Amino acid sequence: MSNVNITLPDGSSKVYPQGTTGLDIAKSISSRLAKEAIAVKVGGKIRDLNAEIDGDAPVEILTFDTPEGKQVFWHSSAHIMAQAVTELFPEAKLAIGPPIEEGFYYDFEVSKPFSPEDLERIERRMQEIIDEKAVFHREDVTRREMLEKYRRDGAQYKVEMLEEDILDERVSVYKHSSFEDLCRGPHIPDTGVIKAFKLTASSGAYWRGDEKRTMLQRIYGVSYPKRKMLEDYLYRMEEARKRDHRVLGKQLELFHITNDVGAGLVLWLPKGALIRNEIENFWREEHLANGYDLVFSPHIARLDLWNRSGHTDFYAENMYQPVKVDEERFQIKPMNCPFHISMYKSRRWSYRDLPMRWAELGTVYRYEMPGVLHGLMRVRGFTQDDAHHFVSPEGMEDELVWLLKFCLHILDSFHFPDYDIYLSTRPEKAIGDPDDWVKAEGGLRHALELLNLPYSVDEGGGAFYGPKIDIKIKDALGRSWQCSTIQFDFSLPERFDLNYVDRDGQMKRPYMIHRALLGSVERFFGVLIEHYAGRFPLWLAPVQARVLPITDDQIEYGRQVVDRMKRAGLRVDLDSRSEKIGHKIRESELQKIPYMLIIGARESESDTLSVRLHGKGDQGSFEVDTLIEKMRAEIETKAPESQLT
RNA sequence: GCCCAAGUAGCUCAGUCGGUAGAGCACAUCCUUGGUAAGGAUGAGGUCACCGGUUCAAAUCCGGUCUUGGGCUCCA
Repeated sequence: MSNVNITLPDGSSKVYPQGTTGLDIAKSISSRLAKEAIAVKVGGKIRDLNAEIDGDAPVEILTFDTPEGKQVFWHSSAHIMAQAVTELFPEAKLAIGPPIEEGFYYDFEVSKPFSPEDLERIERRMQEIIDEKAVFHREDVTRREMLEKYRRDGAQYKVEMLEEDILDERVSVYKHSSFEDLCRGPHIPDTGVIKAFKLTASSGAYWRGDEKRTMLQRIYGVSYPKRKMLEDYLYRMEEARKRDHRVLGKQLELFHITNDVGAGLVLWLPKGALIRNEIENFWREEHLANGYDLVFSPHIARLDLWNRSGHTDFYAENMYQPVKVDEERFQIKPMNCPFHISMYKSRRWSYRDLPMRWAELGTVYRYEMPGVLHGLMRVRGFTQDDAHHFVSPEGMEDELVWLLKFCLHILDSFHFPDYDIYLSTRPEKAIGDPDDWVKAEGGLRHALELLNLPYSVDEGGGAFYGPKIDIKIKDALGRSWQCSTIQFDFSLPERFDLNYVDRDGQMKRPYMIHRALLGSVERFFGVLIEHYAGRFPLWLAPVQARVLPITDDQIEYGRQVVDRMKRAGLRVDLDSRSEKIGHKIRESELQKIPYMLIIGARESESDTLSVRLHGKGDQGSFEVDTLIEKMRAEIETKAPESQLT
């Protein structure tokens, strides 16, 4: 009888008898660990806690605190939900039920969508299954055997998975209570481990996300090993809702969307417009200081232009119908590139002129399906902070690296803690030689690697004219939105016959880069509102300070202060209503005004202000000029937070 | 586009069994002049999303349209 030699994450090793399981190991370490253990990682592979460990290996006991532990926990929860659903709705066909970032879902084919009352019934049944403390068992079977069984049962989705996705000879089935499901596993030891759960939503979801296939009904849920964790989750959701840009946009009067104007069309109210102007001013300064020229282009162009660019072939589903002007048809623009290309063709260029960088805050209109419109994040009319670089093939790589750095510099000015970078490759509908695509993808990859940026690959996510790098930022509810995009393009220069005169006097074809750094001003603003939770840094705050007189006697002094501060370039107003100071403070706090300047008899006599910072309270009194200087410095440095000490 | 839910005052929301609509906040006027998150009184404010149907009678029941919200590739 041989033993197995186990190495634990802390580096210590121990010898266990043959046939030992993850649970045995956990028990030998501490009873608490044994209680909290969900699964075990053996030599990098996640296994069931009761699986025998058959050789020497590094072993890690997984609890809910680990990402893998959470995934197992939620996956098992999905099985329990599926059991409840199949019992209550015997005709339901099972599709898939994976864990997700926070929680799990399961897709079912049912004759009628689930109602809120159905979810309550399912929850009650799930609780009973959990109370059973039913143990999960694994069984290994042949693929052929399962396929036959599922064919007999008419379990078409399982059949499809076994026919198309899971091609191993042997597959596994997990059973607990009266339920069994094809499953790779592993699973929690028993259903009793789940101490709190909630079904959070139900919705339609296409089988394999394909709108041409059957619509299934999906139920989402979350579950936890401690009741408190569920409470925390629900609290977090509530807090996230408070920083939702749609909620804050209304409260702070930043923007308005109304059906009187049209779905997906944004009205920028004065305060939102002010922030937008600050962002755009910053954007223009940075571009002019970094080798860009700024250009403007019209909103419509002859349809011929869009035929030549390929948009009418490859982008038709996002474009509005052309309008007729005299006998000519004109297309409202979904992109700015054909205009910048037409500008390029306005004269001849030399290699000495390259790289050329032309930027424009260009407003474009795209048809988006009604169901996907979302606040400022997905709209039908938006302004891209667009630019096109015209580059020689030799200069391409340096230009990409330079651009990527510039992009990160712009994003960093808004203090985003993190973002996700994607490299998107050739989509199904694309123009250009596939070999060029491969080369271009290599160029983008190289730039990312040179700058040591971690990224994921989005297969088939590129634009129709070239591959791209996207940077996505998450909103308050954890959904991720593409902001920056850097797109390689070798096709449009070809289509429009662009060229430049090279050193040797020969005509050469330039490459193009399309790029947007903020993405769209609308979406970026939405992300920014949520990022700052409406508490904009001073340089962006629409009202930077509000003067609050304690009695009407200080209104005259208040006017003088406002006037002085305005002349110093600050955005200040006066609350001259005959309300109590507490009331004025409350309203200023709710409006998230960074500086509240309180003036009573003491202040008006000594030319001072009593300063209260939003969210931070009373900061004591300051001379008016001193405060002006401090605020101006804070604006100049674009400080993320007000700090007076 | 598809599935589900919702749409009532500027905002947040009540509105029971079908009997012509209500609160709080905000707003206006007046009183109050108060030192760090809501002082008081009075007033004004509505095509109950829109169109159609059932009914003596519709915010309410039925149908349609529009809009909003959640979701629609994360191999078992």
